Amino acid sequence: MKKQLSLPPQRDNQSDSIYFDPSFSAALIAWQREHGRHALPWQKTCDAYRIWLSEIMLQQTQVAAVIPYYERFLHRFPTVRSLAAAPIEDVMTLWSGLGYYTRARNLHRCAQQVVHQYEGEFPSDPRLLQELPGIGRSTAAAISAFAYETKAAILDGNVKRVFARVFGIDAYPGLKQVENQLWLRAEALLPSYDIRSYTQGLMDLGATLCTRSKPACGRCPFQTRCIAFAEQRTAELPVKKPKREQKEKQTWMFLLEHDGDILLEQRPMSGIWGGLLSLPEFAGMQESSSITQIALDSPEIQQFAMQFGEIHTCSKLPSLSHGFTHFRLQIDVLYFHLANRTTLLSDSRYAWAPLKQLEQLALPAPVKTILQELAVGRDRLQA
DNA sequence: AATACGTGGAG
DNA sequence: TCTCCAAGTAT
Repeated sequence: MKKQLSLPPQRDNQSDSIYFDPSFSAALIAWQREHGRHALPWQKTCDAYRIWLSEIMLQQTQVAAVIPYYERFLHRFPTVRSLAAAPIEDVMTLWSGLGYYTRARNLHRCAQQVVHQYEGEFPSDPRLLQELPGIGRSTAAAISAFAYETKAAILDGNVKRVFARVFGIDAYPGLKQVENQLWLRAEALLPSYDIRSYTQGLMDLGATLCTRSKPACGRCPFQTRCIAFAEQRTAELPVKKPKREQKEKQTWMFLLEHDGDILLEQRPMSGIWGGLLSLPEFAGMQESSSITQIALDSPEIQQFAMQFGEIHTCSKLPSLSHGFTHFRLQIDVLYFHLANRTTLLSDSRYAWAPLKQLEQLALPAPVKTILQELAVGRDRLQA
Protein backbone atom coordinates (compact mmCIF):
# COMPACT_ATOMS: atom_id res chain seq x y z
CA MET A 1 0.00 0.00 0.00
CA LYS A 2 1.23 3.38 -0.93
CA LYS A 3 1.07 6.35 1.37
CA GLN A 4 -0.83 9.45 0.35
CA LEU A 5 1.76 11.82 -1.05
CA SER A 6 -0.06 15.10 -1.46
CA LEU A 7 0.70 17.82 1.03
CA PRO A 8 -0.57 21.38 1.11
CA PRO A 9 1.72 23.79 -0.77
CA GLN A 10 4.32 25.64 1.26
CA ARG A 11 3.62 29.25 2.02
CA ASP A 12 6.68 31.34 1.28
CA ASN A 13 6.87 34.36 3.55
CA GLN A 14 10.58 34.65 3.10
CA SER A 15 10.77 38.25 1.92
CA ASP A 16 8.55 39.38 4.79
CA SER A 17 11.15 38.29 7.29
CA ILE A 18 13.28 40.87 8.99
CA TYR A 19 16.20 38.55 8.31
CA PHE A 20 15.64 38.47 4.53
CA ASP A 21 18.87 39.34 2.69
CA PRO A 22 19.65 37.93 -0.77
CA SER A 23 23.20 39.31 -0.65
CA PHE A 24 24.07 36.73 2.00
CA SER A 25 23.35 33.73 -0.21
CA ALA A 26 24.87 35.43 -3.25
CA ALA A 27 28.17 35.90 -1.42
CA LEU A 28 28.11 32.36 -0.07
CA ILE A 29 27.28 30.71 -3.39
CA ALA A 30 30.07 32.61 -5.13
CA TRP A 31 32.50 31.55 -2.41
CA GLN A 32 31.40 27.92 -2.51
CA ARG A 33 31.82 27.66 -6.27
CA GLU A 34 35.34 28.98 -6.03
CA HIS A 35 36.65 27.76 -2.68
CA GLY A 36 34.28 25.10 -1.37
CA ARG A 37 34.76 21.35 -1.28
CA HIS A 38 33.74 19.52 -4.44
CA ALA A 39 35.37 16.11 -4.18
CA LEU A 40 33.79 14.50 -1.14
CA PRO A 41 32.62 10.94 -1.91
CA TRP A 42 28.92 11.80 -1.58
CA GLN A 43 29.21 14.83 -3.85
CA LYS A 44 29.75 12.70 -6.93
CA THR A 45 26.09 11.83 -7.06
CA CYS A 46 22.52 13.04 -6.85
CA ASP A 47 21.33 9.60 -5.78
CA ALA A 48 19.07 10.28 -2.81
CA TYR A 49 20.11 6.98 -1.22
CA ARG A 50 23.76 7.96 -1.16
CA ILE A 51 23.03 11.48 -0.03
CA TRP A 52 20.82 10.14 2.76
CA LEU A 53 23.44 7.62 3.87
CA SER A 54 26.11 10.31 4.05
CA GLU A 55 23.88 12.70 5.97
CA ILE A 56 23.02 10.10 8.60
CA MET A 57 26.65 9.12 9.03
CA LEU A 58 27.70 12.75 9.27
CA GLN A 59 25.34 13.51 12.15
CA GLN A 60 27.61 14.60 14.99
CA THR A 61 30.50 12.96 13.19
CA GLN A 62 33.41 14.47 11.31
CA VAL A 63 33.98 13.98 7.61
CA ALA A 64 37.32 12.22 8.04
CA ALA A 65 35.78 9.63 10.36
CA VAL A 66 32.86 8.99 8.01
CA ILE A 67 34.63 8.46 4.70
CA PRO A 68 35.94 4.89 5.25
CA TYR A 69 32.60 3.83 6.75
CA TYR A 70 30.72 5.38 3.87
CA GLU A 71 32.82 3.57 1.26
CA ARG A 72 32.53 0.21 3.02
CA PHE A 73 28.81 0.63 3.55
CA LEU A 74 28.13 1.52 -0.06
CA HIS A 75 30.20 -1.37 -1.29
CA ARG A 76 28.19 -3.80 0.81
CA PHE A 77 24.82 -2.07 0.26
CA PRO A 78 24.81 -0.31 -3.12
CA THR A 79 21.06 0.35 -3.08
CA VAL A 80 18.35 1.10 -0.57
CA ARG A 81 16.75 -2.24 -1.42
CA SER A 82 19.91 -4.18 -0.61
CA LEU A 83 20.13 -2.38 2.71
CA ALA A 84 16.47 -2.99 3.51
CA ALA A 85 16.86 -6.69 2.77
CA ALA A 86 19.96 -7.14 4.93
CA PRO A 87 19.97 -8.61 8.44
CA ILE A 88 20.25 -5.91 11.09
CA GLU A 89 23.36 -7.64 12.45
CA ASP A 90 25.21 -6.94 9.21
CA VAL A 91 24.22 -3.29 9.39
CA MET A 92 25.38 -2.99 12.98
CA THR A 93 28.69 -4.67 12.17
CA LEU A 94 29.41 -2.15 9.42
CA TRP A 95 28.46 0.67 11.77
CA SER A 96 30.57 -0.64 14.63
CA GLY A 97 32.96 2.09 15.75
CA LEU A 98 31.00 5.03 14.33
CA GLY A 99 29.00 5.61 17.51
CA TYR A 100 25.42 6.73 18.17
CA TYR A 101 24.15 3.28 17.27
CA THR A 102 20.49 4.25 17.20
CA ARG A 103 21.41 5.84 13.90
CA ALA A 104 22.21 2.41 12.46
CA ARG A 105 18.92 0.88 13.63
CA ASN A 106 16.97 3.82 12.28
CA LEU A 107 18.96 3.63 9.05
CA HIS A 108 17.82 0.06 8.56
CA ARG A 109 14.21 0.83 9.50
CA CYS A 110 14.23 3.86 7.22
CA ALA A 111 15.47 1.83 4.27
CA GLN A 112 12.66 -0.65 4.80
CA GLN A 113 10.08 2.12 4.98
CA VAL A 114 11.38 3.71 1.79
CA VAL A 115 11.11 0.37 0.02
CA HIS A 116 7.63 -0.39 1.31
CA GLN A 117 6.02 3.04 1.39
CA TYR A 118 7.82 4.75 -1.49
CA GLU A 119 8.76 1.91 -3.83
CA GLY A 120 12.42 2.41 -3.10
CA GLU A 121 12.51 6.12 -3.99
CA PHE A 122 13.15 8.64 -1.25
CA PRO A 123 10.43 11.32 -1.29
CA SER A 124 11.56 14.79 -2.29
CA ASP A 125 9.40 16.73 0.15
CA PRO A 126 11.34 17.46 3.35
CA ARG A 127 8.15 17.13 5.36
CA LEU A 128 7.82 13.54 4.22
CA LEU A 129 11.50 12.83 4.68
CA GLN A 130 11.28 14.08 8.24
CA GLU A 131 8.70 11.45 9.11
CA LEU A 132 11.21 8.71 8.38
CA PRO A 133 13.22 7.30 11.30
CA GLY A 134 16.53 9.04 11.96
CA ILE A 135 15.74 12.00 9.73
CA GLY A 136 15.15 15.24 11.58
CA ARG A 137 14.44 18.70 10.27
CA SER A 138 18.00 19.56 9.24
CA THR A 139 18.82 16.21 7.68
CA ALA A 140 15.52 16.23 5.77
CA ALA A 141 16.41 19.62 4.33
CA ALA A 142 19.92 18.56 3.40
CA ILE A 143 18.77 15.41 1.60
CA SER A 144 16.03 17.29 -0.18
CA ALA A 145 18.32 20.13 -1.24
CA PHE A 146 21.20 17.96 -2.44
CA ALA A 147 19.16 15.24 -4.10
CA TYR A 148 16.21 17.21 -5.45
CA GLU A 149 17.24 20.88 -5.33
CA THR A 150 14.44 21.68 -2.90
CA LYS A 151 14.60 25.07 -1.26
CA ALA A 152 14.93 23.96 2.35
CA ALA A 153 16.99 25.18 5.28
CA ILE A 154 19.56 23.20 7.21
CA LEU A 155 20.64 24.08 10.75
CA ASP A 156 23.61 22.03 11.83
CA GLY A 157 26.64 22.82 13.94
CA ASN A 158 28.34 24.62 11.08
CA VAL A 159 25.38 26.88 10.40
CA LYS A 160 24.95 27.65 14.07
CA ARG A 161 28.59 28.64 14.37
CA VAL A 162 28.60 30.77 11.22
CA PHE A 163 25.36 32.51 12.14
CA ALA A 164 26.40 33.03 15.75
CA ARG A 165 29.49 34.86 14.56
CA VAL A 166 28.22 36.73 11.51
CA PHE A 167 25.10 37.94 13.30
CA GLY A 168 26.65 38.21 16.75
CA ILE A 169 24.20 35.89 18.48
CA ASP A 170 24.99 36.17 22.13
CA ALA A 171 23.25 33.14 23.60
CA TYR A 172 23.89 29.43 23.63
CA PRO A 173 22.48 28.01 20.35
CA GLY A 174 21.28 24.87 22.14
CA LEU A 175 18.56 26.83 23.93
CA LYS A 176 15.19 26.29 22.34
CA GLN A 177 14.42 29.95 21.97
CA VAL A 178 17.78 30.70 20.37
CA GLU A 179 17.46 27.75 18.06
CA ASN A 180 14.04 28.89 16.93
CA GLN A 181 15.48 32.26 16.00
CA LEU A 182 18.29 30.54 14.12
CA TRP A 183 15.75 28.54 12.13
CA LEU A 184 13.99 31.75 11.19
CA ARG A 185 17.26 33.17 9.89
CA ALA A 186 18.09 29.97 8.07
CA GLU A 187 14.76 30.05 6.26
CA ALA A 188 14.93 33.75 5.49
CA LEU A 189 18.40 33.59 3.98
CA LEU A 190 17.68 30.77 1.51
CA PRO A 191 18.58 31.65 -2.08
CA SER A 192 16.18 31.41 -5.01
CA TYR A 193 18.84 29.65 -7.10
CA ASP A 194 21.55 26.98 -6.68
CA ILE A 195 20.38 25.64 -3.35
CA ARG A 196 23.00 22.91 -3.58
CA SER A 197 25.96 25.28 -3.65
CA TYR A 198 24.37 27.37 -0.94
CA THR A 199 23.77 24.43 1.40
CA GLN A 200 27.18 22.95 0.74
CA GLY A 201 28.65 26.42 1.17
CA LEU A 202 27.25 26.76 4.67
CA MET A 203 28.77 23.45 5.63
CA ASP A 204 32.09 24.13 3.93
CA LEU A 205 32.46 27.59 5.34
CA GLY A 206 31.89 26.27 8.82
CA ALA A 207 34.12 23.24 8.35
CA THR A 208 37.06 24.88 6.60
CA LEU A 209 37.09 28.61 7.42
CA CYS A 210 34.76 29.48 10.25
CA THR A 211 36.20 26.79 12.45
CA ARG A 212 35.75 26.43 16.19
CA SER A 213 39.24 27.70 16.93
CA LYS A 214 41.42 30.01 14.85
CA PRO A 215 38.92 30.82 12.10
CA ALA A 216 40.47 32.02 8.83
CA CYS A 217 38.67 35.35 8.80
CA GLY A 218 41.12 36.71 6.24
CA ARG A 219 39.62 34.45 3.59
CA CYS A 220 35.99 34.73 4.68
CA PRO A 221 33.41 36.19 2.30
CA PHE A 222 31.50 37.58 5.30
CA GLN A 223 34.39 39.32 6.97
CA THR A 224 33.06 42.81 6.30
CA ARG A 225 29.66 42.00 7.72
CA CYS A 226 30.67 39.68 10.54
CA ILE A 227 29.86 41.02 14.00
CA ALA A 228 32.21 38.63 15.77
CA PHE A 229 35.09 39.70 13.53
CA ALA A 230 34.32 43.40 13.95
CA GLU A 231 34.23 43.05 17.72
CA GLN A 232 37.12 40.58 17.91
CA ARG A 233 34.88 38.02 19.54
CA THR A 234 35.32 34.98 17.30
CA ALA A 235 36.75 33.11 20.28
CA GLU A 236 33.65 33.82 22.38
CA LEU A 237 31.05 33.05 19.72
CA PRO A 238 29.19 30.84 19.49
CA VAL A 239 28.48 30.84 23.22
CA LYS A 240 29.78 27.61 24.65
CA LYS A 241 27.58 24.94 26.06
CA PRO A 242 27.27 25.35 29.81
CA LYS A 243 29.28 22.45 31.14
CA ARG A 244 28.06 19.99 33.69
CA GLU A 245 30.33 17.85 35.75
CA GLN A 246 31.17 14.55 34.17
CA LYS A 247 30.03 11.50 36.02
CA GLU A 248 32.52 8.72 36.59
CA LYS A 249 31.18 5.22 36.17
CA GLN A 250 32.81 1.87 36.62
CA THR A 251 32.04 -1.58 35.32
CA TRP A 252 33.52 -5.05 35.36
CA MET A 253 33.71 -6.91 32.09
CA PHE A 254 34.24 -10.64 31.91
CA LEU A 255 36.47 -12.03 29.24
CA LEU A 256 35.73 -15.73 29.10
CA GLU A 257 37.77 -17.71 26.64
CA HIS A 258 37.47 -21.32 25.63
CA ASP A 259 39.08 -23.03 22.67
CA GLY A 260 39.69 -19.77 20.84
CA ASP A 261 36.16 -18.51 21.40
CA ILE A 262 35.04 -15.52 23.45
CA LEU A 263 31.75 -15.26 25.31
CA LEU A 264 29.72 -12.24 24.20
CA GLU A 265 26.47 -10.78 25.45
CA GLN A 266 24.06 -8.68 23.46
CA ARG A 267 23.24 -5.40 25.18
CA PRO A 268 19.69 -4.14 25.65
CA MET A 269 18.34 -2.14 22.72
CA SER A 270 18.03 1.02 24.76
CA GLY A 271 20.84 2.79 26.52
CA ILE A 272 24.52 2.97 25.74
CA TRP A 273 25.77 0.69 22.96
CA GLY A 274 22.15 -0.37 22.38
CA GLY A 275 21.88 -3.78 20.75
CA LEU A 276 25.61 -4.24 20.30
CA LEU A 277 27.51 -7.34 21.26
CA SER A 278 29.71 -6.75 24.27
CA LEU A 279 31.47 -8.60 27.04
CA PRO A 280 29.25 -9.84 29.87
CA GLU A 281 29.13 -7.41 32.77
CA PHE A 282 28.59 -8.28 36.37
CA ALA A 283 26.03 -6.03 37.98
CA GLY A 284 26.10 -7.45 41.47
CA MET A 285 29.47 -6.06 42.43
CA GLN A 286 29.78 -3.07 44.67
CA GLU A 287 31.81 -0.39 43.03
CA SER A 288 33.00 1.04 46.29
CA SER A 289 34.98 -1.89 47.55
CA SER A 290 38.69 -2.06 46.94
CA ILE A 291 38.02 -4.50 44.25
CA THR A 292 41.48 -5.59 43.37
CA GLN A 293 41.65 -8.74 45.47
CA ILE A 294 38.05 -9.43 45.76
CA ALA A 295 37.21 -10.16 42.26
CA LEU A 296 39.27 -13.25 41.96
CA ASP A 297 38.24 -14.59 45.34
CA SER A 298 34.60 -13.62 45.34
CA PRO A 299 32.30 -16.64 45.33
CA GLU A 300 29.71 -14.68 43.40
CA ILE A 301 32.09 -13.97 40.59
CA GLN A 302 33.42 -17.48 40.52
CA GLN A 303 29.85 -18.65 40.34
CA PHE A 304 29.04 -16.28 37.51
CA ALA A 305 31.92 -17.61 35.45
CA MET A 306 31.18 -21.20 36.36
CA GLN A 307 27.76 -21.17 34.73
CA PHE A 308 29.62 -21.11 31.42
CA GLY A 309 32.19 -23.78 32.16
CA GLU A 310 34.99 -24.97 34.37
CA ILE A 311 37.52 -22.29 35.28
CA HIS A 312 41.05 -23.18 34.31
CA THR A 313 42.83 -19.91 35.00
CA CYS A 314 41.68 -16.48 36.07
CA SER A 315 43.43 -13.11 36.11
CA LYS A 316 42.84 -9.38 36.05
CA LEU A 317 43.71 -7.54 32.84
CA PRO A 318 44.78 -3.89 32.65
CA SER A 319 41.91 -1.45 33.16
CA LEU A 320 40.94 1.14 30.62
CA SER A 321 39.04 4.38 30.72
CA HIS A 322 36.60 5.25 27.98
CA GLY A 323 35.29 8.77 27.52
CA PHE A 324 31.76 9.52 26.38
CA THR A 325 30.19 12.89 25.76
CA HIS A 326 28.47 12.93 29.11
CA PHE A 327 30.41 10.55 31.32
CA ARG A 328 33.61 8.58 31.67
CA LEU A 329 33.63 4.84 32.13
CA GLN A 330 36.35 2.88 33.83
CA ILE A 331 36.40 -0.68 32.59
CA ASP A 332 38.04 -3.37 34.68
CA VAL A 333 38.48 -6.66 32.91
CA LEU A 334 38.58 -10.10 34.47
CA TYR A 335 39.95 -12.82 32.25
CA PHE A 336 38.87 -16.44 32.66
CA HIS A 337 40.31 -19.29 30.67
CA LEU A 338 37.84 -22.15 30.75
CA ALA A 339 38.85 -25.76 30.62
CA ASN A 340 35.51 -26.69 29.11
CA ARG A 341 32.15 -25.07 28.56
CA THR A 342 28.53 -25.90 29.18
CA THR A 343 26.71 -27.03 26.09
CA LEU A 344 23.66 -24.86 26.64
CA LEU A 345 23.86 -21.19 27.41
CA SER A 346 21.50 -19.98 30.10
CA ASP A 347 20.24 -17.06 28.08
CA SER A 348 19.82 -16.26 24.39
CA ARG A 349 21.69 -13.01 24.86
CA TYR A 350 24.90 -15.00 25.25
CA ALA A 351 26.92 -16.42 22.40
CA TRP A 352 30.41 -17.74 21.77
CA ALA A 353 32.36 -16.20 18.92
CA PRO A 354 35.84 -16.94 17.55
CA LEU A 355 38.45 -14.42 18.63
CA LYS A 356 39.72 -14.47 15.06
CA GLN A 357 36.45 -13.16 13.63
CA LEU A 358 35.93 -10.03 15.67
CA GLU A 359 35.84 -7.88 12.56
CA GLN A 360 32.54 -9.48 11.67
CA LEU A 361 30.82 -8.45 14.88
CA ALA A 362 29.11 -5.29 16.08
CA LEU A 363 31.26 -4.42 19.07
CA PRO A 364 31.66 -1.17 21.04
CA ALA A 365 35.01 0.52 20.39
CA PRO A 366 36.63 -0.23 23.77
CA VAL A 367 35.52 -3.88 23.65
CA LYS A 368 37.06 -4.19 20.23
CA THR A 369 40.25 -2.76 21.70
CA ILE A 370 40.27 -5.24 24.57
CA LEU A 371 39.76 -8.21 22.27
CA GLN A 372 42.25 -7.01 19.69
CA GLU A 373 44.92 -6.77 22.36
CA LEU A 374 44.14 -10.29 23.43
CA ALA A 375 44.36 -11.50 19.83
CA VAL A 376 47.66 -9.71 19.32
CA GLY A 377 49.00 -11.42 22.43
CA ARG A 378 47.94 -14.77 21.00
CA ASP A 379 49.64 -14.15 17.69
CA ARG A 380 52.82 -13.08 19.41
CA LEU A 381 52.77 -16.27 21.45
CA GLN A 382 52.52 -18.35 18.32
CA ALA A 383 55.21 -16.48 16.44
C1' DA B 1 12.85 21.65 27.33
C1' DA B 2 16.57 19.31 28.64
C1' DT B 3 18.95 15.11 28.36
C1' DA B 4 20.80 10.67 26.40
C1' DC B 5 23.35 8.97 22.92
C1' DG B 6 29.95 7.34 20.74
C1' DT B 7 34.02 8.18 19.00
C1' DG B 8 38.23 10.29 17.66
C1' DG B 9 40.76 14.44 16.49
C1' DA B 10 42.43 18.97 17.74
C1' DG B 11 44.67 22.11 20.71
C1' DT C 1 46.44 14.38 30.01
C1' DC C 2 42.38 16.85 29.58
C1' DT C 3 38.74 19.50 27.49
C1' DC C 4 35.90 20.40 23.79
C1' DC C 5 32.87 19.06 20.43
C1' DA C 6 31.63 17.45 15.03
C1' DA C 7 26.90 17.49 8.64
C1' DG C 8 21.46 15.98 15.16
C1' DT C 9 17.65 12.94 16.49
C1' DA C 10 14.61 10.86 19.73
C1' DT C 11 12.34 11.13 23.86
